[in-house]
Amino acid sequence: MELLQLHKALADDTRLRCVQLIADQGELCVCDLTQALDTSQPKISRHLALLRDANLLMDRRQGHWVFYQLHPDLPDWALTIIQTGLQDDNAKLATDRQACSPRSHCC
Amino acid sequence: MELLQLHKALADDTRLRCVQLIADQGELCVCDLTQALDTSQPKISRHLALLRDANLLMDRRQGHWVFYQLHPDLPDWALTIIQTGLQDDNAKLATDRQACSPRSHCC
DNA sequence: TCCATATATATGATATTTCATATATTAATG
DNA sequence: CATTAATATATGAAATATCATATATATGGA
Repeated sequence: MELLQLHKALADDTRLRCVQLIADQGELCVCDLTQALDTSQPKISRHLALLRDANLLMDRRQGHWVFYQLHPDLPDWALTIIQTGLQDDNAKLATDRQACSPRSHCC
Repeated sequence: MELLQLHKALADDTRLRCVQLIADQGELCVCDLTQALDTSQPKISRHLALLRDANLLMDRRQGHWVFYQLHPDLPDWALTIIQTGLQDDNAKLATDRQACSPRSHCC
């Protein structure tokens, strides 16, 4: 994971909100994010795949569902940047968080 | 300045290196950066304008030259993200810094 | 007028979105 | 037990939007 790669990964509204929600909640499945962002499933899935390929997220299949979390091997500076980002944008994050009731609606 | 905007601004190799050099050196003029990155002047200028329009950089004209520095009104979280980024990529940054002898070659 | 920097335009490259379809898992049915 | 259906997620391909670059030209201060 390189710095430029991290900024590119987070330079998209859908991806930034997914990563922020996941950093905030620990772990979420695709359907959680689809509902939280009110976005089509293929769109979410594509962006998550991109984040996984960039080694920013790690996925884990459990039955029907695939859960995503921050990649455990993220370097410290990357974690710091993600966490620092949570300090801004807290209004939007709060909205997304409210629309996201993990595992209550589908899983 | 919003978080998404910051990531977009830094999601380009030329812009990231400019911002890192400026954060490192305090203030640099266009010709410093043109030489340090070995890149055409219009290309540098266009990216600096973009960073200025995003309120990430502030410019100051002094005679022939235009100097750029981090915008003094940057929120703390933005400064933290930029500074944290200096922790990665230090090899490349060191190379750029060496190629950059502020004010010695043109100004 | 000269020099450093900025901007406009055209063009090529990349990223994103959408739709349709594929895969994988589970449960239900014959 | 095999088959089918239902659900969650992923992927391929095409259309569209966005971004970066190069070249040429313009601006603004000494």
